[in-house]
Amino acid sequence: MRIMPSSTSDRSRRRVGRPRARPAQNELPPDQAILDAARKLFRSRGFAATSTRQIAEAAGLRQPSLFHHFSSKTAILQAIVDLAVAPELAFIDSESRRGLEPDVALYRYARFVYTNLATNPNVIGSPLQFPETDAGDFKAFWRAYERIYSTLKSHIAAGVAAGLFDPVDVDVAAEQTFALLEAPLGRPQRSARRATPAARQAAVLVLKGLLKEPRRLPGIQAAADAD
Amino acid sequence: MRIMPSSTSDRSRRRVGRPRARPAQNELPPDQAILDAARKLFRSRGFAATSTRQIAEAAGLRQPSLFHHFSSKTAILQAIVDLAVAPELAFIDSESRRGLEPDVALYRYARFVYTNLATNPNVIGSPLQFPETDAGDFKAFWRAYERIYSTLKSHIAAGVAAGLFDPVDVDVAAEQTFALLEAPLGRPQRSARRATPAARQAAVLVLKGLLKEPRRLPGIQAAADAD
DNA sequence: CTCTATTTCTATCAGCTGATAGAAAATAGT
DNA sequence: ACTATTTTCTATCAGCTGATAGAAATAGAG
Repeated sequence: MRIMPSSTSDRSRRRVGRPRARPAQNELPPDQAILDAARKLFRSRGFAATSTRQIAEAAGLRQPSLFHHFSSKTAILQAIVDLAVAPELAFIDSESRRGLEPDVALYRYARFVYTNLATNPNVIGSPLQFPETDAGDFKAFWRAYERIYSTLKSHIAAGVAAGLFDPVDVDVAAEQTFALLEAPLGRPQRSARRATPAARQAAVLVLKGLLKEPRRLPGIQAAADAD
Repeated sequence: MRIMPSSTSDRSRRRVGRPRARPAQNELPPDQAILDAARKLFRSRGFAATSTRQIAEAAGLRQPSLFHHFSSKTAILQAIVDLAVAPELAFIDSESRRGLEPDVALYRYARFVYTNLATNPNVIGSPLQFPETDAGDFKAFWRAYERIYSTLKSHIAAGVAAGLFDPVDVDVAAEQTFALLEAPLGRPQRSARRATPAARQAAVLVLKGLLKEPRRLPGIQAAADAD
């Protein structure tokens, strides 16, 4: 994939290059405007059903101009999905250095992932239902996704092994828990304001569903909030 | 939408009409073969990314011949999604005449819906992520979907009102529970053999997560199985 | 054997798709 | 003032899309 110019955060100055046919009402750098437009369209119509002309119009330029910023339509999708998983990867990295108990770790994980899926504009749907991410360009994304998913599985497995959770089938429980956390997908993006209590409720549902002794939940919540 | 010939269940007899260019190795009636092929392609590649030529090839005939059985590509999708929700509608109808307690009703609902989504080949993905179902032809489908969803919501609301469940936000709980039950989507279709214990585990997770007194679960399961 | 109905075929179409080529129009550096 | 660089434009393309028109090839009824 070719190297593309990076967005300069320089704003309000008249930009280099030929002016647009219809001047931008949006002061975002062009590549950001394109990602912004593409996100919304991919989310509402899907990738395959969105044309580059639709993206260009929403971004305020002509269709061939897209290809000055992204080498292909697929490259736009790739940029978006990479941004979608980035916060979760960072979270997992920072959590791994904490050494939390499985129940507390799972509570924090559930709350964070749900919130990211509800509020991160780059989240455009379940990757499992984006078949166009098969291509080789998405290997890094899939590695990230796999890491996020296996982190959930290991939290559940650790909780079961420690006797904190019911002796469930770990693979099935991870699948179902992850699906629950993906509830915000398909729904319109939420404000952080509304997402927070819903994320807490999701984490509670998951923990209560798995815990051998649900009375321990308040203690887990306290430990999760303590920092 | 035009009226299309219905599938005769007459088999093994040589069929009326011009023979195929490449004779069928599949003894299904043509419309069933088309639906069969389309289901698999829609599930793996999505609707927009699947061409009528791909469907035709998989079904064993030429692309224009599809339109003798279905008036449009969209009509194929419509037939599939209608078949996807039919079992759930029938279940809801039969359950409504039972007058079960909210907790038992929710357990049975969760188990059934999960199983249908895991085993019904007509389930090709979350309708929320099939933007092409916006069109007017899908009104009946969306009415059905709405009914299925609101049934879940009323089970949860009734349980909360009766003091059986925690005082959760009903809308949020319904959203999250429904997402959990949609876990089988995106994953390859499961055999009934494997789906049954997973469905039970999903129902347990939901009930334990909501119940004020999780110890009541075995009693609920017994009542749900009694018939 | 002829007529009709049915099913599938071949041939074809207009419209849209993602992408390329190369000119045009601006700024920045000297 | 000139040149280089950047960004966007217009013009265009080959390929695929869903769909239509009309001929061809079968079975069945009389």
